[in-house]
Amino acid sequence: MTDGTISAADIGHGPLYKRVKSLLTQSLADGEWKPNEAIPSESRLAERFDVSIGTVRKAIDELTAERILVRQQGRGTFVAAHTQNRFLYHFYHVVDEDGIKRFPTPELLQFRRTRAEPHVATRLGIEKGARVIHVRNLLRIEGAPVEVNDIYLDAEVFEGLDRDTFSNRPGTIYQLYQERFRLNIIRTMEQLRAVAIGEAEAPLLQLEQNAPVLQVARVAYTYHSQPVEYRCSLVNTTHHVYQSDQEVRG
Amino acid sequence: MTDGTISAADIGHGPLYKRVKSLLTQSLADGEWKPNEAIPSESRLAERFDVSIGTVRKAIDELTAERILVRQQGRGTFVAAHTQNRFLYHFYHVVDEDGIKRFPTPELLQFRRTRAEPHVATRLGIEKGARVIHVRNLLRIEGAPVEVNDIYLDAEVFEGLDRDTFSNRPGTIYQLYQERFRLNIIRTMEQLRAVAIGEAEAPLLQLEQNAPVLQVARVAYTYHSQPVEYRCSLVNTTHHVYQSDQEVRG
DNA sequence: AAGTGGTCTAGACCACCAT
DNA sequence: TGGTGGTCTAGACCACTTA
Repeated sequence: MTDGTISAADIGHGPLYKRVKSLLTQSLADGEWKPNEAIPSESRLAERFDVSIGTVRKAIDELTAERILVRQQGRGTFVAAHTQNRFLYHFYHVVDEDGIKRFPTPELLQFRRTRAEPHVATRLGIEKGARVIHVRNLLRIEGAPVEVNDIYLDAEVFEGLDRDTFSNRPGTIYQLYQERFRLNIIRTMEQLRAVAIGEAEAPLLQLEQNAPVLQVARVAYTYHSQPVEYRCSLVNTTHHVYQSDQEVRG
Repeated sequence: MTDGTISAADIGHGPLYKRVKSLLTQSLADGEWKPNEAIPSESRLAERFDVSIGTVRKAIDELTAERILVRQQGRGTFVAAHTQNRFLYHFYHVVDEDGIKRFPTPELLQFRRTRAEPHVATRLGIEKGARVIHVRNLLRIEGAPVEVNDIYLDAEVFEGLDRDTFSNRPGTIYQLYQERFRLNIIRTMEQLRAVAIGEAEAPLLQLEQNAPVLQVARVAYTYHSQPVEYRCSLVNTTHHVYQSDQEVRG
């Protein structure tokens, strides 16, 4: 290294393309390129990291497979942004009985600041009793209420978030996280069980008390598997189902 | 083409590697290479299809991403076979409250031949009233009954399958499909809802009648998205959850 | 026309496994 | 030691977008 460039070969270990990938991920986490922006072209990145273009391509291949980047032939490679369609496709699994996925309309029921109970703290990776924001939403599909969700956010991370921002937003919640707080959700983990609905929630979903509903506990992660949101939902599966596909590609 | 080789360039359209991929998939579907067998080396396949080794690699890359093939450095590339671990990892989503996945022990409750009801026929892509095999199993985890499942199979496809074969098998059900019927399950689609358990099933899961249980309706597919099995399960989620991960790679 | 990603090739070398 | 997959390179050409 006699010139001023940073070579990917100089740092870390393992395959070169993995090192390039982690340099790219780091730049993304640092906000060097923002959602919907193009990253530099493959040839520029090859120069910057002092590797061949094929090696850059292999790193980008993996990042696109993880849906962190999106390629567009002739235009460039872009940082994946949360759109309604992306949300629907990757993070929303409720479909109606015909198998059709429709975009739900949210209604803000509650916005408050509180302290993290143990199960919330565990999932968010914060201290028990730490300040959190709790939001409750009702989701309707074609007018019918199908889901209540309770969202928990680390108040330190989401400093300044208020009720108005939440209720008057144009797109999805993950778009809000991205645009206001630079937190790009790239992965979720969900745990499902069947429970009897309580008296507080039953009327919201127009169900009898103790009716069976699907409980979905979701943790959403950003880069480096850092938890960002914990969400616990109750879904009325009388006329809707939760759909899960395994290995669809090809 | 003056010699006797078959060139991938001679048939179909689109990228070469996609054509190579579909030639490979066809050979797999035809049973040219059986589960656990090695397919020819990349250089041999390159000769056979008259393409460069890089093009073969790209085709195999996609097939390994879909978990249809498995590479082993220094040994070769193998047709993915169903093993207990693969089943656990890709097709079984029930974990206990600590998040630990344990292998369930099946007990055969019923094995009978019947006619396909409409919802079964639809999912299996066969005629209503066609002959089907219906199997009911009880799954226990560490002794506790957690899941009842009703499996429906096209009797024409599973010609000769009998109760004994089903109950005295060593591995998973998908291993049985693979070894006896050459049907390799490579993809599943599941639909989940919460339902009240009926009086017939409640005692099996040691629950009160009308207790909420998770209903999982799964269709399992082989190559070319051909449906092979329809399975409807009821899961006691009192001490277990259904876990779903999105985008884990990297 | 210039720039981007997409495909395909050919060859080198490495890491790993069997013998 | 020879064969396998794994990585990396360099270059050619194609398809698509933008100006």
